[in-house]
Amino acid sequence: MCSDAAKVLLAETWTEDVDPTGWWMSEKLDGVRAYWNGKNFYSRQGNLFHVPDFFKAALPKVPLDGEIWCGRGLFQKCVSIVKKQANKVVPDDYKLLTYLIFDAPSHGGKYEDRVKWLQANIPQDDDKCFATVVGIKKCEGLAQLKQFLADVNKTGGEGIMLRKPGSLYEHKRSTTLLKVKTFYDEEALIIGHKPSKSLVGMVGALECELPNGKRFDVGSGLNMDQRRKPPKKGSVITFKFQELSNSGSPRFPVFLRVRTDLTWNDVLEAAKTKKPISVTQKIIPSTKLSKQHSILFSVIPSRDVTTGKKIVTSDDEDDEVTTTTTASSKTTDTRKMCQYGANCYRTNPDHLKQFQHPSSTKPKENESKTKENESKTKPPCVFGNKCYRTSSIHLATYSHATKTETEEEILDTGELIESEEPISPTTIDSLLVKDKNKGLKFDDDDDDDDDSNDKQDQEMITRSKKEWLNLENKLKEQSKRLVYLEEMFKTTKRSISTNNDDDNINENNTKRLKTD
DNA sequence: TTCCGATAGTGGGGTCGCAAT
DNA sequence: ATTGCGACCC
DNA sequence: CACTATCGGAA
Repeated sequence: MCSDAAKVLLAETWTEDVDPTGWWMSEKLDGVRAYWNGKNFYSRQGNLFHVPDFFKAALPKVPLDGEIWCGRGLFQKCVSIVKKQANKVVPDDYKLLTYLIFDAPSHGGKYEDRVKWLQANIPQDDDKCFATVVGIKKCEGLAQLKQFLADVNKTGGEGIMLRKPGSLYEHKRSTTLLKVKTFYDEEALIIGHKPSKSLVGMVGALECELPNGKRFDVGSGLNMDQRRKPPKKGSVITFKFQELSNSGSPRFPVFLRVRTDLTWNDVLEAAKTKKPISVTQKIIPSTKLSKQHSILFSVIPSRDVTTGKKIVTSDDEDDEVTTTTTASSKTTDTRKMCQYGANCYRTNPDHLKQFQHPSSTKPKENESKTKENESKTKPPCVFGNKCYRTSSIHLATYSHATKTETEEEILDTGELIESEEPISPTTIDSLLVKDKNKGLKFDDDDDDDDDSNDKQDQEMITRSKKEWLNLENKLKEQSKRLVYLEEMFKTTKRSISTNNDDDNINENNTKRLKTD
């Protein structure tokens, strides 16, 4: 136990009324929060993480705050590694992880000074160091924030964190740290009610079903009144969620409202015809952004799985894939946007009046082409339609068409749809848009090889083992594609130094950390 | 007066670990 | 060897 | 994690 760990800085949710100009942006890393007390790692609840020595070796003997991270879309893997008890730890697993440091809790200075201290004291170039300082960039305005959010979404990131300039480290939830995340809206069918565990006679959660048949529960977002008189079985609701899990369940599902204007058949019908991915992106502001920055946040712990060494490839070419789709609406307020966005099938004047439909904007032309290309170049899975994998990352990467894809592909939604289960193109599509695996690129050759090996051994390997290998492969592939520490570090440095004028930052340069 | 911050309490998906089966 | 559940992670 | 419902003090 460590009580200090329970007092880390926590984020508030960003809202439109906060001008992000001047704030520091960084990618929100979907990993496990870890407090380093100078000797060991602790969770937010103060529990000790049983981390192998090599993972801690290069860290300073002072408190640090950061995220143990496994890579985008690999949160569960990260949890699996980190939650193992001392006697069951697999040291090699930690070679897949990186401690991404974003603060120094005991340094009394302002944020900029703390970051400088980190950059000066975390051995970035040491190949034995499994930690690095999180890269930040100063936000130039709302438009840029949204652009970065779109970029991060595209690469499968979770969102953006905003740090107020000049702020101190507070050991509590604070508005000096804001999270910016994208959620999706979808419709679901109410198929039952789950009683509350403690509120007698009230519903705890709504049992729901997606158009593809996937079942899940929604409990958050209901007020007391709604828990008393929940939506009837058979009715349609709108809910929001952040992403789909590997098994296709919505993560962080939240009830929004009942759709009295829709029957489930309407939704199912819409699911058949709804266009795929290239939906709206109200994320990108009207003001045209001049130049696309290289994706600042595309950082990943690129470590060779076997050697554990850092991989610092700098193939940054494909930063031009920019405008993918970020089919979502910041589910916040302003109920103006129709959930279906540009793909709304409805023609009812009332509806059209009530909701916005960004259909007019059509940068899609380009996009659908891109999509098509992608789907065409998507290598077939060696297992074809017998593939046992259900991981969306896999489905998004390989085609599984039995027939030499013809009409199937016509759907051209193709890219992400190859599923064998009964599916609803619409929903599934739009759901998968934000799938964390989406932005990933894979090296065809290597991957094919790997899969071949898989195939050879498949008789002898248990399913879970195979899945694990699959995960490993994903990691390798990710690593090859993404820039790591150096990029981050450079960017951070640059950003900070350019900021010198405003804040008198040279005041605390020599400040030392208090030892705990 | 309204608004904001802090608490307590409701719920989700998913993992580990342990007791009961 | 399975199952169910609580305590965690988010 | 996201959220609802309170309460007391700040604005």
